[in-house]
Amino acid sequence: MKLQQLRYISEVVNNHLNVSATAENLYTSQPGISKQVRMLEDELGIQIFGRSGKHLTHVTPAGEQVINIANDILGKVDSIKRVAEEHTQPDRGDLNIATTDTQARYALPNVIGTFINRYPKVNLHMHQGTPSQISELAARGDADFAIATEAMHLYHDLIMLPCYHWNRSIVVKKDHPLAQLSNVSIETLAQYPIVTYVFGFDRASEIERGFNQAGLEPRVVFSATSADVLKTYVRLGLGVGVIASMSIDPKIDDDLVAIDASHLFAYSTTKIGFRKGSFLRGYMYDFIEFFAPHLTRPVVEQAMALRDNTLIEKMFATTKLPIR
Amino acid sequence: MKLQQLRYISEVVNNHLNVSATAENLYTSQPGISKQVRMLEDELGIQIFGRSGKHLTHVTPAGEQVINIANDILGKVDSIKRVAEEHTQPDRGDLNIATTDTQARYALPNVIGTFINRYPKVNLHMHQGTPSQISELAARGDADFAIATEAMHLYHDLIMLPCYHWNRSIVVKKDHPLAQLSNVSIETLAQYPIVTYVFGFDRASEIERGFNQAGLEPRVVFSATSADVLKTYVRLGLGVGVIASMSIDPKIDDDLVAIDASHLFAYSTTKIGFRKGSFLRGYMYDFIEFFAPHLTRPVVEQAMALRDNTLIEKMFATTKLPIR
DNA sequence: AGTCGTTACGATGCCCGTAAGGATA
DNA sequence: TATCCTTACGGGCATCGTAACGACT
Repeated sequence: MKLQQLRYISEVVNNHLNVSATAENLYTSQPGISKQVRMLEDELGIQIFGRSGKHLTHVTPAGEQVINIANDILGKVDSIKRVAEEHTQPDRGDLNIATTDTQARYALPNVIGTFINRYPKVNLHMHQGTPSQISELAARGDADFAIATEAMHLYHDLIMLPCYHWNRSIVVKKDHPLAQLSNVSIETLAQYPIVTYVFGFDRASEIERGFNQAGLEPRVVFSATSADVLKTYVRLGLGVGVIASMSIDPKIDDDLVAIDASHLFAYSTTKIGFRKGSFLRGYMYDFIEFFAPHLTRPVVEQAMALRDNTLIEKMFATTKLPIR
Repeated sequence: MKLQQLRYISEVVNNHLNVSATAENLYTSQPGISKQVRMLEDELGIQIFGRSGKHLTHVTPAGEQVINIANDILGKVDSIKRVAEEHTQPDRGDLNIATTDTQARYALPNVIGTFINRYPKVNLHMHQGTPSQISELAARGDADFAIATEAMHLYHDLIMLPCYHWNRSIVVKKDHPLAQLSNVSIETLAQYPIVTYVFGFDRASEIERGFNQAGLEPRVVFSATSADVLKTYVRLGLGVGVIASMSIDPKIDDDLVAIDASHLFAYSTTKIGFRKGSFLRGYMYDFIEFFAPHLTRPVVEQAMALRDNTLIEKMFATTKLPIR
């Protein structure tokens, strides 16, 4: 058994069982992968992939287990490399952050400013995507951190730590009827077409629930992943915006009116996550702490030891998180 | 980085930094290991081993971390092999049990009888040793299970599951003064020379504590690791035996008198343990259940998920264990 | 002086890449 | 028909083992 063989089977799965595509991504030849996969299967005496003729069709049950362990191993191989880097060049390295547009645009800039100031030699890479893409990036090790709010069920392979709570605001143009009200009821809001996040980003959670609890159904006429896009369409008069309060910039958005909606929708919690069992560089601990000051290194290490998000939630049950 | 390189550094540590000895154990040449170790160090850019001239003297701090992760990886490589074997030959394989003489002699025979009857094709290997040897065998993966009572602090890398409680008995020859008493006090017992387990086996825990709580100090004139040896010396009149109640066989020991001592010494708990993160074969789950019927596969899997012996103790806090 | 790790060197064997073959959708 | 995996073959390279060297205890 060789590490490359494990890498190959893992990547073949990541490439939807397409060996040719895998070969291209790994900058190697396709027969090489094919042969190594077969050799591993021969050595283990089991099929990892099911085949119909010469096409890989599915992963066998045994293959599933093998691949899970292989991914653990590959993660730990990365950890070894990180340990070495930590000792050779403590303030140098890469930091890959996967997050949503909203976080990248409104929550992170200050943090990143502080970070690159402290660690100018660390290369920072931001990956934007849907919650499921974010989860996958982090789970595969392509991203060091996942920062996200929704769809926590996607993050089984990750340690997720709560960072802060945030609420939503209603956003309308200044000449909109709602602009006069300081306190909007859910029933009033339901009378207007809604402009908010796409399903899976924020909808299907607190927004949906807020309406449903009042027996109402929001009429979402437009949805997008980024607050900037949403605000643009609010400006076009397409509807009433329901967006994260932090994504309203008083300077830029002075043509809009924001009405706090924390009484209509329960707060959400943004979390930062990383792969279970992965070694974190010193600057990674610092990044976490810059982002969420209560997550000091000892706290993070304690949570890592729990290894289970249910237990971690309990650990932070009594922690007072900031509200943004 | 190659798996062999990780194997090499791990084994070099296991062989007390003696590369020559490591080479012999691995049936390979000594320069081969030396070179691979160096190549790994070069690739990582760090020293794993400290050297004085050409001798390996110690493990560097970075090396310590690397070796820990390497051991995790090697354990998971074993897991992959086991997964494969589980699918190719479910009722065939090896079972290595590390335990103390007492367990091997009195607690295990029936269990093993049941087991080899159910799994005749599984090769069983028993390893006897001190608690610390047992812990090491299991932690290195040389043994699948550690079965032991004492020195739980040694078992940090293992998942330890409670199996049963047991008490001690006082054992004397029939003509001994104590043989007449049905209820012996700790003060009475303290007047006689004691024959019991060596330090670290059972002493230094409940026996020591039982005396100390009464402000007494036992006078241990002879100690050994096995109850059989202890009984032999009780027969020689060397002293009063204090041994595990289960190690008294009414048939064989009809020349001795056993007096229950559960009121003098708190019960002890025998546990079965295995490496964290290791894949268990189907027959291994069955072995555990044969040994401790309450440890069914779902229960064991639940405990494995906790990964922490403190949490596991809580999990079993309310479980009623058998007393032997 | 003996044990031990490093260096040097030669041979085996593995892995990779190109090219051709055959099956599936 | 186009895509895709497998087989076949040849070149390069890494690994391993033997032998000699140098260093520490």
